[in-house]
Amino acid sequence: MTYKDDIGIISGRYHSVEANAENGIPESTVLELFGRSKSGESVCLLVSGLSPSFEITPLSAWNEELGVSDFVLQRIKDVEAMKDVVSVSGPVMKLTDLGVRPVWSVTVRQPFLVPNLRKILSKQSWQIYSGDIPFLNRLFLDYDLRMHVSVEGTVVDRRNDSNENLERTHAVVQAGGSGRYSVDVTVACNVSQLKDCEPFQVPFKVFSFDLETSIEHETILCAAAWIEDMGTGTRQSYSFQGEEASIMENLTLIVRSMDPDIITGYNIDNFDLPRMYDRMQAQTKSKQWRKKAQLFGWGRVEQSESESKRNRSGLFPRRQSTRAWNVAGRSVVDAWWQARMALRPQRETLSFISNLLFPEDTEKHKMDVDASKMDMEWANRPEEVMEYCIRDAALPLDILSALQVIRRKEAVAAVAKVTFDTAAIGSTSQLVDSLVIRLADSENVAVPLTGSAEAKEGQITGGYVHEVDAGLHPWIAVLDFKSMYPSIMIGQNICYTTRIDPAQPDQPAVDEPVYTAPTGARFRHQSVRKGLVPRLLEDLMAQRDVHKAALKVAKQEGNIQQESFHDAMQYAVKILMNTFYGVFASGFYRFTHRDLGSSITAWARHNIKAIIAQLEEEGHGVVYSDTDSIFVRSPVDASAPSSMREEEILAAQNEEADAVEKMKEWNIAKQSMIDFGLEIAERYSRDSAVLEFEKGLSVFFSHGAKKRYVGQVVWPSEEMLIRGYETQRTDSFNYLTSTMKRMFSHALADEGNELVKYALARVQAVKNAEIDASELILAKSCKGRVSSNGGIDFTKDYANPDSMAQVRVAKARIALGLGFTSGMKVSYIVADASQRPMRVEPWLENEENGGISTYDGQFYAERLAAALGRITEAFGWTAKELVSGNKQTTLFSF
DNA sequence: CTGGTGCCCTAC
DNA sequence: TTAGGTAGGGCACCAG
Repeated sequence: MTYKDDIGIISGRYHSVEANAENGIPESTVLELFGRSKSGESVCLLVSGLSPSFEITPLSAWNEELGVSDFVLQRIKDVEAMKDVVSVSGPVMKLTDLGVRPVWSVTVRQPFLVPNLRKILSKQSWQIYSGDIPFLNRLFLDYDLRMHVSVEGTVVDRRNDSNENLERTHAVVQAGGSGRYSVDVTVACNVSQLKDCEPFQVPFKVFSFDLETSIEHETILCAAAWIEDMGTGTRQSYSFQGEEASIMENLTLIVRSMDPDIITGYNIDNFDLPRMYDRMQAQTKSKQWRKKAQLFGWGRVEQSESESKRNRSGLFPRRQSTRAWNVAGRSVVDAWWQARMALRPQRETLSFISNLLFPEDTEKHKMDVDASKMDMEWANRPEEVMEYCIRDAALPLDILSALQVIRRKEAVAAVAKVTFDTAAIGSTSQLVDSLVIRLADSENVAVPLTGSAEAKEGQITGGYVHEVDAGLHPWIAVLDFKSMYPSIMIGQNICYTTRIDPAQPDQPAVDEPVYTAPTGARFRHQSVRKGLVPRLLEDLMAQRDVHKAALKVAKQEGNIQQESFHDAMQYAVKILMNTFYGVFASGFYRFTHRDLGSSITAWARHNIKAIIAQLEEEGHGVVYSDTDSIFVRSPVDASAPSSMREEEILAAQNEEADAVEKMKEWNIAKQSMIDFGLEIAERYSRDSAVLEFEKGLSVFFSHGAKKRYVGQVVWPSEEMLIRGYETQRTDSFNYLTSTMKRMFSHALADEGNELVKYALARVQAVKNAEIDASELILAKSCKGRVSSNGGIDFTKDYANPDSMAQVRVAKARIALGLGFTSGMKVSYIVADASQRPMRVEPWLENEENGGISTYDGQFYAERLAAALGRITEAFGWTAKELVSGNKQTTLFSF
């Protein structure tokens, strides 16, 4: 029976099929792609017809005139005769780091043999290319596929087919599968039957779960799970209690029968999944794979012994790296990690995040069970605990939905042309690899191994940051280079393939145009050789424009689904474009050279400094600049007002003559700033370096430190813009940030007296301990590694762990039996800063007043004053004076 | 009290 | 073993 549909690929792996002389089956490698079809079925595609290979070139000197020597040809024959090598083809002339050279392609029996062959051949003076690309990726690269594919194939197996005489099992094995897959339909096809298809929103199924565990015995007390169908928008809940083994078996039954594509939960990476794994081990002996499979066999594969032994993409979820989990056919997306990345919350508990995202929905984050006393709670009121567990299993679905996590990952996968799983948990270099290698292959550019580039010595110089003039500055136009680093890469044709290596014989002709970076590094002109990366970036820029245009249309038509689709796509393109520079400036990427990163930043500094100099020469003061932005004083009449006090705005509305006049002048000044900003942007834009008038500020304030400023934006929208200051920091405390925010309002309205008065009052209040402790919670992230005895080792991450407040707090939390995972934020209150190190108490979310008895008012007053003092100093008050409450009368006061 | 170091978090 | 970058402010700690 033929099968035809469009499919969203979640992840994949390969299966090595041994030759079978009796059945006439030759040795082959079959790819297993797991995903969900447009019609909603879960699918496993068995793709045949692709063989593993890599490329080689002799390291010896190459002379184009002499061609390939007999000696080299003999050596190629020797390679062909090697065990595990199937064939050698070529040569093809490819651009390598040694210039253009003949490159042979070596086809091998199985992908897992490549690393060893690679090692042997490089010892025999062969240079290796394309030798470290995961076999699955070859499919996507060679056939220009991405997450969304159209397939035509043959149905091999369906979930509900009877398998009485193992005929379905045999059919799957015959098609190159490793056993009956736990999916709706298994389809066999040849690579040629896969086609790229337009991205569509896959009707994913998402599984979210939560465990409640005994602190005393580490056992699982109960569990809850939800399955969401993104196609229909429906959800279903499940809950289990009783024997630990039965809870785990039931969860596994849900996973296998409901067959989700994505597994989520809150902090499952560091808690629920490791706990399930540990409990599986505790419940079974090492050989009992059947029982293990019943407990935690979540992979989309057969519950067989060989699947249970796989280390990657197998039956059991496993930690692939320090962060990511991996299981056959599904993708693990932790809602905690996603929320943390997207929201940068001050605290990271589920209730805090829920409060942040769903403030109106108090039901969602009511704290009714004390998780730190779970054994007691479970004994006394299991029903409430169960209810709490069910709710906590549902919230991750709400979080992923509110943050649009899944659709955004899907868009990244579509743009970077990778699987969903790679977009969700892969590194940024994998995204860039996907696009660059594709183009390199089609342009006959050899793909070097990761780590083959010379190590980068020290750091490269980064962006230029202009000194800030302290104080208030009226009418500032903010100009910004549009996608500065990508534009430079395009404009100067910067690429691994265009760099002119002074050590290589292939030098440009005397009259050949080249780009010379301020560092002296040279790059070919695009008329001679257009770089791969500049071409990719141009293509991405064009793609973004397409999606932005479509987004606009969808908005006008009120098509919400199209709107969110194109928004996710244009955002994904933006993210990807900005990723390029970072990867190329890193020390270990396969297509990098230290000259690439340093040339980009050198040009950036050169460009921005040139514009600053020209503006200053024209008499326009540049107040600040950071990397790609310029804050320039507009030529507005010095007497024009820059701020309107609230009462003046009211008065103007009441048509009081003076106020109306002032408002008129203010509006004239604003218009003149806008005209100025637009004019400067136009005049300083070049082909590839587009300067945009981004914002107009009526007032700009800084106390004189780089990367810290405030502005009153009046164009294109009205808002207060704050950068760098404590209000932006998640390791500050609420009382400080709210105070500072209000002070900024006063500062921008030129209300110096009110500002100082307010600062004084707030400092005095905390000094007198009149402030609620919940306003004074400090939070910092804390690292640490789980050591073999199960404890946390802080010494690997900290030179002197106990001198760090967050470590002391983490230790106190652990002692209380509260969860701790590396990288999490811990909250605390300073109880006594007079001792060294200061005494801190953990803030306990579910206890009355955080479980805090007292706080050090003097400490908070001083720390608040230190931060506020930097602002008030511009208005004549120092931090010390804020704490003491009065200005020191000195000899010079009068 | 000062200056150096380690660390966190931010801007771009 | 594992993989985007640099610039910068500011706090706590600690030695001298």
